[in-house]
Amino acid sequence: MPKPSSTNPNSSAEAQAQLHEAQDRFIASWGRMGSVWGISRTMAEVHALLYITGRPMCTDDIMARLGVSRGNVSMSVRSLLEWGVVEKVRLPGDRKEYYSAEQDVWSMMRAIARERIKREVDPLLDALDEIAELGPQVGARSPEEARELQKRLDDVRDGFGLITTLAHKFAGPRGAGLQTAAKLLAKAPVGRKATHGRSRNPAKGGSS
Amino acid sequence: MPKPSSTNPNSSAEAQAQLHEAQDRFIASWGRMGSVWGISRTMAEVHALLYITGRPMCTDDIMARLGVSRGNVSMSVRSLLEWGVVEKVRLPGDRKEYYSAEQDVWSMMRAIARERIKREVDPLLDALDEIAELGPQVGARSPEEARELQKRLDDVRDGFGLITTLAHKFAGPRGAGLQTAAKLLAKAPVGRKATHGRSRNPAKGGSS
DNA sequence: AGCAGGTTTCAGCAGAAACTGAAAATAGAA
DNA sequence: TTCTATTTTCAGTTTCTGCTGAAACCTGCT
Repeated sequence: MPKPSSTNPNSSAEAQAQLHEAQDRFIASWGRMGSVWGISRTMAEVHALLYITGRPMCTDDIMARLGVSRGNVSMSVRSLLEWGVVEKVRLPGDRKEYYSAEQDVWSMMRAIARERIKREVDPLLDALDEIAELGPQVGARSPEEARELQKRLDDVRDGFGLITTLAHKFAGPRGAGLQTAAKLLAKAPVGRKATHGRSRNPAKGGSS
Repeated sequence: MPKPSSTNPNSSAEAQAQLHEAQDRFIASWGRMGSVWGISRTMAEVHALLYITGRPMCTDDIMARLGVSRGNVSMSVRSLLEWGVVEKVRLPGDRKEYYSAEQDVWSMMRAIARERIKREVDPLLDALDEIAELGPQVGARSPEEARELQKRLDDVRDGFGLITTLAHKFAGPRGAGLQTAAKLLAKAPVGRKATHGRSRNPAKGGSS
C-alpha cells in the first residue's frame, strides 16, 4: 500500500517525526558510505531511502524528501536500475513511475559486490595480464630482473584472482549459496575466535 | 643492494627501458585502482612503485620517477606507513630515509582489507547500532512501522556484521589462515563451478 | 652551539566531480 | 493524431579533492 504517508491510525505526528529522524540517519550514513565507495552520495541516499521506507516512491517524493534536484534524482535512479538494486513500479491509474528497492539484503549485497568487482578488480586483472605480456621482452635482455618482475606480477594476480573467483561465487547469478558459505566460514575456527568486538543489540526482530 | 640502477652486467639500456615501461604500466593501473578505492592516486602509485621494484627508495627517487612534488610524496608515504604496507629503512652511511614495501602479497592484502573495513564498514555498523536505539521511541507510538524499520535495520546489520566477522579473520593479526580458507572455499562446490571467465595467460603470449 | 641536509606542513591553485534548472524528448490519455 | 504529464538530457555553476611549492621545522654531524 503505497499510501502518501499521512495520518495513519497507528502513528501520531510525533512518532512520525521520530520515524522520520531514524530513517534520515540511516540515509545519511548510507550516503556517506557511498562517497567512500566512489558512488555519488545522492545515489546512495536514494537507495537508502527506498530501502528503509520499503515503499515505492516517485520522483517528486524523492526530491522532496532528499532535497535534491529532479535531474539528480533521474540520474541516480537510472544508475540504481542499472545496478539492479531498484526497480520500476507502475501504479494503475497513475502516470508517474514509482521506484522501489530490492528488499532482500543478500540480493542487495550481491548486486553491490558485483558492481564493485566489475569496477575495482576486473580492470586491475586485465592490466596485470597485459603487463605480463611485456615480460618476455624484458626477459630477453635482463633475465634476472624479468624474473623478479614476473614474480611480483604473478603474486598480485594470483591473490586478486583468488579473491575474484570467490567473489564471483558470491555475486554471480547463483551466488546465494555463498550466504551459507559465509556463515559456515564465520563459524569455522580459522586460527582463533574473532568476535568483532561489538555487542549485538539483543532480542528484537528475527531476521530473514 | 639498493644500487642506483645503472649499468648492470645483465641489463642493456634497452631492456632497462622495457622493464621501466612494464613497471610504469603496473604503477598506472594500481594508481587508477587507488582512485576507485578512495585513496589518492599518488599514494597508490608510490606504493606500486615500491612494491614492483622491490628496492628501498628515498624521497628524491620517488619524486623523480613519479614526477610529483616533495610534499605529495611526504604525505603519501606517511599514509602508507600508517597503513602498515610500507616501512622506513635506514641505510648505514646515508642520512636519507629510505622506504620499502611489504613484499608478501597476502600481508599486503590483509593490510588493505583492514584499512578498508575500518573506513567503510565499521562506521556504518556504528551508525546502525545508534539508529537502532531510536527504535523504541518510534515503537511506543507506532508499533507497526517501528517493527518494519527495526527489521530492515537488523537485516543490514546482520549482513554486514557477518561480512565483518569474516573479514576480521582475514585481516586480523592471525589472519593468514584465511588464505587457506579462501583457497578451500574457492575449490568447494558452492552451487556450481564459477570459472571467472578469464583465462590465465598461459605462460607466454596470449592475445590481448 | 651552529649548520647542512632532510622532512613536514599548509595556503592557494587547478582540475574533476557532482548538482542544478530548464529545454528537449518521451509516453500515456483522449 | 494532438495534448499533457512526466522523464531525460546537458551546459553552466558550484563544490570538493588533490597537488604544488615554499616556509617552518626537525635531526644529527662538527
